[in-house]
Amino acid sequence: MKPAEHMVAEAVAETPFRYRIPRRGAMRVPGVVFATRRLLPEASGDQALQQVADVATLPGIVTASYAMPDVHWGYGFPIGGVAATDIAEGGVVSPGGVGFDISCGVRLLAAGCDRDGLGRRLERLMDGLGRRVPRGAGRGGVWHVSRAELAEVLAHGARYAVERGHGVPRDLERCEDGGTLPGADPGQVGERAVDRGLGQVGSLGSGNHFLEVQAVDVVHDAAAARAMGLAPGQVCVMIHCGSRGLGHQICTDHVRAMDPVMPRYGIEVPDRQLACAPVDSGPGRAYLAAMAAAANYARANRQLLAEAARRAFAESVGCGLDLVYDISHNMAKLERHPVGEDAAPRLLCVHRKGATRALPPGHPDLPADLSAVGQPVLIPGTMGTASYVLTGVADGDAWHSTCHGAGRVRSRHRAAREIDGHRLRGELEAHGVAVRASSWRGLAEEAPQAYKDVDEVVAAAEGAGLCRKVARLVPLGVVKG
DNA sequence: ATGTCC
Repeated sequence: MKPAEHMVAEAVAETPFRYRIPRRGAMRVPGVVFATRRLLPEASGDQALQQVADVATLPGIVTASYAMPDVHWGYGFPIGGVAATDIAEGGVVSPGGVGFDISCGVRLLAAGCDRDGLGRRLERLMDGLGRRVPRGAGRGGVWHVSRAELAEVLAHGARYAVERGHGVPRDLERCEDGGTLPGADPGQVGERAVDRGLGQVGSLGSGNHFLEVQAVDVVHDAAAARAMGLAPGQVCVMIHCGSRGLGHQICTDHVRAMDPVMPRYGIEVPDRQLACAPVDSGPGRAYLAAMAAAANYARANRQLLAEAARRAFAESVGCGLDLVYDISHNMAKLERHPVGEDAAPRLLCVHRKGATRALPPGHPDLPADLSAVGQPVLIPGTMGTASYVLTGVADGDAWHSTCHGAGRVRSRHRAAREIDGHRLRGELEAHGVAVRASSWRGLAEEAPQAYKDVDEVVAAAEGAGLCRKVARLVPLGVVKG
């Protein structure tokens, strides 16, 4: 198979919310980008569309290489990319299709108070959260585990954290996969990854990760919001973080393992960052077992941070926090879906990188009390702007996936050069958003000006028929990594 | 995203 390096990817409008990159060269399927003209990456400055085309060359890919409205350039795969491969047809798994921050995701908790009831206690609450939430690059976590305990975290995720008293059993009903992604093998996690993971359980990290105190600003779907436990004006906590240095090291290790053995499986890719192996192969199975372990680590991480937030709320506000949902947006999952004209579902490896699973109403994996409304889809906005709760729809495209956030449009470097962190903090505080940051540069890198407009991204995702809006949330205070 | 280069 000839690499696709000479192609220039061009997107052709099919509808106002759907663009097509026609199949050519080594592409096995077309590219499909769900976006408006305005949200489409510029072919000149951003390689994201070429990356959508490159992903379409992967062995076993079915139907299309998809991109969500927040798509932008990433490592190998675009961020905002969705690709499914047919395992029985030699379909591959690619670490670049998951990303370095394996199982980066979002957890939303609903507080037993509303924004008016919070009032002047917000500053005291933010101080408590600022003390209790470890954050910043390289920083340690709230739960220091032994090697034996870490192996349990890797195997059982949030379920193990709850068994050890860090949370309540109901939390697990509101986690993707009940808090434990099956198939994790701590034995496939390298020593270095283990060393990095030991001290970071219960820590935010840096970049666009945050813990925000938010309030429900608009309810778009009253019945769905009610079923999720959300009401107008209600205070919420949103936690956005991932698998820290452990997931990063696992990605690095498995890309290195796959890169030299691709010829053994007859695989040629147009970009080395698309290193991959058949799901049904030694390196493929090893990666998926390690990836699942990192996914469990990320869930336990968010579980511990939720407990830290509960203590801060109990202390400063005197109210509880109920888990609404916990969902990842950087994962590869084995799922059964009908493909093309065939009615019989096929077992697929669905890569979602900067894309969120969006199960429709009635799906068997949903908890009983959410079955009628569908899976909560949690969309973290850019710092200081809105976030969203969405839900899956019955005829959802792209293997029931939607967007994951705003999507970066200005590089970290450029944002840090052009924006002053001190001044940005002043602007946020002037808009009524309390800020507890870890570094001025980090704050500047995550300025709203560096991202697409999350309202526009969500409107495009809904317009494209990928999801429905349930509620819009606005920040009252942000604890920033 | 990331002990922002082993």
